[in-house]
Amino acid sequence: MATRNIKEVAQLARVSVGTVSNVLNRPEIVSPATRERVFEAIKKLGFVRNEVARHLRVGRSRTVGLVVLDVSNPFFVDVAQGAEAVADDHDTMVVLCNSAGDPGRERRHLDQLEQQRVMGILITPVEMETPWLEELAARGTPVVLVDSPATGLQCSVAVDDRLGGQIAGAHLIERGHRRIMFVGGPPSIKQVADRHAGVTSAVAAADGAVELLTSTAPTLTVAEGRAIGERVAALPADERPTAAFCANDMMALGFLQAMASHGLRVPEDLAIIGYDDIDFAAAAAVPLSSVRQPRELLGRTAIDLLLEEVAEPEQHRHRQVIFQPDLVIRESSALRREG
Amino acid sequence: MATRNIKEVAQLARVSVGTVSNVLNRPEIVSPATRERVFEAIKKLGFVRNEVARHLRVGRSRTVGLVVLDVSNPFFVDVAQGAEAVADDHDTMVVLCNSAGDPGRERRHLDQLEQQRVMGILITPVEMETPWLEELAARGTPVVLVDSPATGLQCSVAVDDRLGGQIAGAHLIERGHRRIMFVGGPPSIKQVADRHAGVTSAVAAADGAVELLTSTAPTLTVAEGRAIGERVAALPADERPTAAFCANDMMALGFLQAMASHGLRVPEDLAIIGYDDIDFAAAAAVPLSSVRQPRELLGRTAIDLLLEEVAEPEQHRHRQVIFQPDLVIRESSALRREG
DNA sequence: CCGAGTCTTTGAGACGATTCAAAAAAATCT
DNA sequence: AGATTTTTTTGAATCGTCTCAAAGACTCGG
Repeated sequence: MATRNIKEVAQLARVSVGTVSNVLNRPEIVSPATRERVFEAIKKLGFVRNEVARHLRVGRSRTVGLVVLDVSNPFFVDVAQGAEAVADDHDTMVVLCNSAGDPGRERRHLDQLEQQRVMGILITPVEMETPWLEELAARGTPVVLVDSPATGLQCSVAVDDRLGGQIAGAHLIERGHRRIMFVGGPPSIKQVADRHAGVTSAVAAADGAVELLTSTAPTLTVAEGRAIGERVAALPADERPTAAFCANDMMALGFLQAMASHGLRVPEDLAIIGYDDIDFAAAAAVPLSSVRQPRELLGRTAIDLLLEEVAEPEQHRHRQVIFQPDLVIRESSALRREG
Repeated sequence: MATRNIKEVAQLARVSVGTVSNVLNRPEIVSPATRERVFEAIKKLGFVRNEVARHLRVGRSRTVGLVVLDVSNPFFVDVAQGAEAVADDHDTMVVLCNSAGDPGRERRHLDQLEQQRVMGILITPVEMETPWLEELAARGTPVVLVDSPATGLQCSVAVDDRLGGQIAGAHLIERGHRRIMFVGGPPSIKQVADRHAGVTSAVAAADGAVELLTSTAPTLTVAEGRAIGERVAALPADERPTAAFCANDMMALGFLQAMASHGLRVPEDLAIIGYDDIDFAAAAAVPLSSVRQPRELLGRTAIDLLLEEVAEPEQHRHRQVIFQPDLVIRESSALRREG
């Protein structure tokens, strides 16, 4: 009810508001006696500094926004935790926003964050073209793209998704698969497009010996993975692919569930490989092979870049950091008989 | 770089700042011609309203804080999504904070949120005693406890964890288990204590026929579940429990992994039942039985209570909403031979 | 063309903290 | 004690927006 302000504290401590502010921000320049008196007044009144007013005056906030594609995907949670760990050491707060793959939601979150004058924004954009983000950056809110390479106008951290797709494809081909399916999402999402391009190139390298099917879903969720899996399971065995490369682990888990519920064995009837290597991949019905990304590191690096830009806006040069994915082989893509 | 303010807009549109403010907040009272002129100026300058200043003046923010025990537990993510869905309809932002079970982190998040003068706070407290929260509420920030019943001084939403524990225990006993282990976390966490109390009462109802072992871990994570699982798997078969009731699904998944890696079959050698029924439970190596909670509904209801309190602070009566859990039986606790 | 109503627009305070030049007080030196 | 330096404290201006009483600009009937 009664929120006290600095003035009331000053009154009670019989000092000026300037002094109270000093006690709060630079206690060492205030004489011990006065300082003590002010602290007492603060405690007695239950005064809590109004960060909003402070921010208005000082001009910069200690909050960064992190807008992700899907909070229910543990991959993004891990990225967020990486970012938060670094933010913690810098007395900074990370607010996590979920665009849920919807450009409208993404836009609304960005507007809100800009209105709040956050220190900066980390974002996994829904779409490849990001004119809004560039305008936003031009207006003064630093932006770092996460898991998505930038055009050069901003910083970015990403993992080489093309390489990831290639690794996954090469692995399946090496295991003897000749009919592979890419279980993907909307090609408008850069990650999906790149992973697809990667597996395509692996298939091309096999010189026509391997066939690649492609399915797309509107979202990269467990439910969509399951739906596609159901359709695949319903195919006659000779039309069915022998391996599926899923655009992420969520889809792979759904796909796997569909196999199980149709009595198809993994990897014998159909091998599966996912992407991200979320913790749940290892705990799946059949432990899931996956292309691993350095999840926490992505988050840490993203916020490092942001903090760097905020600290020295002048001489900051935008950078594109790219990490390499690697392959984690588990049971879902274990060895298959040749031919 | 150049952040424009309302004054610059006013200048360019040749109106007073008051008029610009009116265009922003009550466009209908401004004449169409002027309104148009102002909109043009806004667009031309790329003006973005400073929510910080607005908030300072207006006094209330459109942000609520949600402090959860563990963001990497999908249970809390689902709760958050429920809350966010409602918030969205009220032009309100939810900021998700992770206490990670650490009272210090929790405290720091609360301080930060209070300093930001958020509209209110939804929280799953780390500890049962919540004097801070009561002080916080007394100072004017409404608090709703989530998944934890309140003392009456604030609103709360919760699920009857004692009943949940009882259901789980009764189920295992009915399946013929006579040596059951509770794989728990710190008893200082109310949910853990209640679930334990529940299973204890179920065992008591079996009149001495059933033995209950209890293990505790510092956190409710997959890793801890696995660690306890390792220890259990190492026991000689006749000392080993025949069933484990885990305090949440994360632990259950870890426990299950430990069984698998030691070659113990689930449910034949050891049955497992988890708690929360997160989506990954169904996709586990052995689909996991679990006590289901209405996750999104918890979040929705919590923020509903908060919005209600904010809307009419005077006549608001604190309420304690309690939901019932239910049992989802899957393979991990499937039928076991009698005796 | 006047006066009484409507509509619009204006602009001077808030809101709560920070800053910083300047005043006041205390300490140090002749 | 008086002058000089150092340490503390003061308080007015500022950040960007909203509010609201009051002024100004119209409209319309008589």
